[in-house]
Amino acid sequence: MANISDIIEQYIKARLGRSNSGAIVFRRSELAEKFSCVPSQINYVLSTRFSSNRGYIVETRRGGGGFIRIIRIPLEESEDLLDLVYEKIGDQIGMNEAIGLIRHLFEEDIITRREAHLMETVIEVAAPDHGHPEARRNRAVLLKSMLMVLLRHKK
Amino acid sequence: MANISDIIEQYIKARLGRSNSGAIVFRRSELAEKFSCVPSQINYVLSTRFSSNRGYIVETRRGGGGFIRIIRIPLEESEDLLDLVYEKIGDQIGMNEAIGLIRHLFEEDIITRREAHLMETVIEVAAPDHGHPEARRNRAVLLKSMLMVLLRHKK
DNA sequence: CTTAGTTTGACCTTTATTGACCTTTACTAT
DNA sequence: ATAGTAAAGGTCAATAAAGGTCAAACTAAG
Repeated sequence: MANISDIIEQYIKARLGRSNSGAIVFRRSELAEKFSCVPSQINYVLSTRFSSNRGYIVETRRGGGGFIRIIRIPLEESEDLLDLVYEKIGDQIGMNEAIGLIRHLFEEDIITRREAHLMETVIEVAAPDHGHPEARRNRAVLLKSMLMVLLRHKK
Repeated sequence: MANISDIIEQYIKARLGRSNSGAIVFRRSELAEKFSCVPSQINYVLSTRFSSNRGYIVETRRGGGGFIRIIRIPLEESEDLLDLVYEKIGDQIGMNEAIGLIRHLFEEDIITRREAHLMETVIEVAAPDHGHPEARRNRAVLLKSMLMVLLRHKK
């Protein structure tokens, strides 16, 4: 909410949205200055919100003329998508990762909002988080079954 | 009947009523302070009065800038439909009846084809037919949770 | 007297912020 | 070419700032 990390996240996403190329470049120190925070705060935001898991690539360069470049990688709708997602899930997956993946697919417009809600609910009801490795495996099986249906049948 | 939980419930509902977005956000600690109770009392109210069964979604975030967000899910289809379907399911349901119900909702154009496939798959994977009464009950819980989402969210 | 619902508090987990110290790269003056 | 220095960005651990959990104690209705 009123935390700086969220504000920086929004700022970066807004800039990415305005960019035609889907990429932006800036200096870490400038951004830190703009939001009156320490430079390492920027790294925190990058690692928690712009991970490759969430569909971004971050490139940086140190030294004089250094910079940070953030590139948004659109999830293309293709045959590979199912493989990609399957690989990401593997034979077990945590609650947060599962929810994160579902949200990502929704943001990329590959599944509808109702489908996303439906899947989240199913996972919470049928494979709740009890820390048991059993639950992680069940969750993976369930999620893969569901995505098999959705990614194979055109919207 | 003037217990704190009821008062907090009313307060939250009043705020939800005033909100045009149908959602409100607050800090757990602030609310607790406002009603002079321990913070965990808020969790109690949320879990007993704002469950998804009652048509709410509660999202939270811990850590700095943490918050609790409550969203009221408007009923899209008629309330009767939800009641009807709930009654039909009851505390337990067989495989064939469950599949039949799902198909019926699809034919009535209340859920999409993808949603129907998705639900069938979920039921087959998470509550397969083994003749155990346990399975019949799990299936009912799962199916009701799923329909709660779909019958409450606009297509 | 029993049961369901409520209230409390001790302890836990997650997320964010900050700062000291480290590494890499570019530029400049020998 | 090269050493030195300035100008970036990177890492990591300590601390702060939330919210979550769970069980014990309490209360009210039957």
